[in-house]
Amino acid sequence: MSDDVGVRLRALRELRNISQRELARLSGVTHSSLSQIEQGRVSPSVSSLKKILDVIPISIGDFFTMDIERADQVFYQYAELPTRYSGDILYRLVGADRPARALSFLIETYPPGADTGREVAAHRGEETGLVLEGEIEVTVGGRTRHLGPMDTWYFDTNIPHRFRNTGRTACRLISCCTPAQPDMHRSEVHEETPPEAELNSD
DNA sequence: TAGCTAGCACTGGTCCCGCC
DNA sequence: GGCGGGACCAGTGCTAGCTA
Repeated sequence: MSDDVGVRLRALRELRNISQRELARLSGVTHSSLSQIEQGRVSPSVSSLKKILDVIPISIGDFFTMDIERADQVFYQYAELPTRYSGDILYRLVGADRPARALSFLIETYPPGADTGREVAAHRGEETGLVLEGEIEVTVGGRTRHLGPMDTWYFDTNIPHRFRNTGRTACRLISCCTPAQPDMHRSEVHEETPPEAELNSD
């Protein structure tokens, strides 16, 4: 078990290109502890492990379930991207098998009328994106803009924001936000069967 | 319940090695 | 030689288990 924790921790740390001492400084755990954990000499306490994983950042659950062997996957075919639904909105996450990723890159599809809701939870970070097809109404803070193909946005995600398809056709867009969210970056995302609006425009 | 003991995580310091 | 990164070691503190 301790060996496994050490191997996983080292893999994550090297993935982030952080030295033991840097990770120790950021997490508040000593560098010797990190060294011993990575070598499997000790099994870290939950509190210590959490402090370390908070820096990476990754949840303890993801830490123990991540697939280290696949962590170096570079290319993803569209069809293999996992899908999630939040209401009517379809999300496909690139690099879902990389729990330690530094950002979330999503391909999103909004059927007509789809809406993230008035109160999209604001979180610290940045988001940018591009409309591929269709139109989307984007509200950031008090500003609202209708965006079409090849239009883009960029905002601090601690500002309340909302995406709404007020058009008659599905809108497909790509978005990228930091830091990476545990799953998706919009709220209430789930894997249930999609509402009829499943946009098989794929 | 209190005292003792062993085990373990954790810390601080230090050493070794490679690189510039 | 200085610096950074990783590993090692001795000591400390906490906790669980055992015994009276």
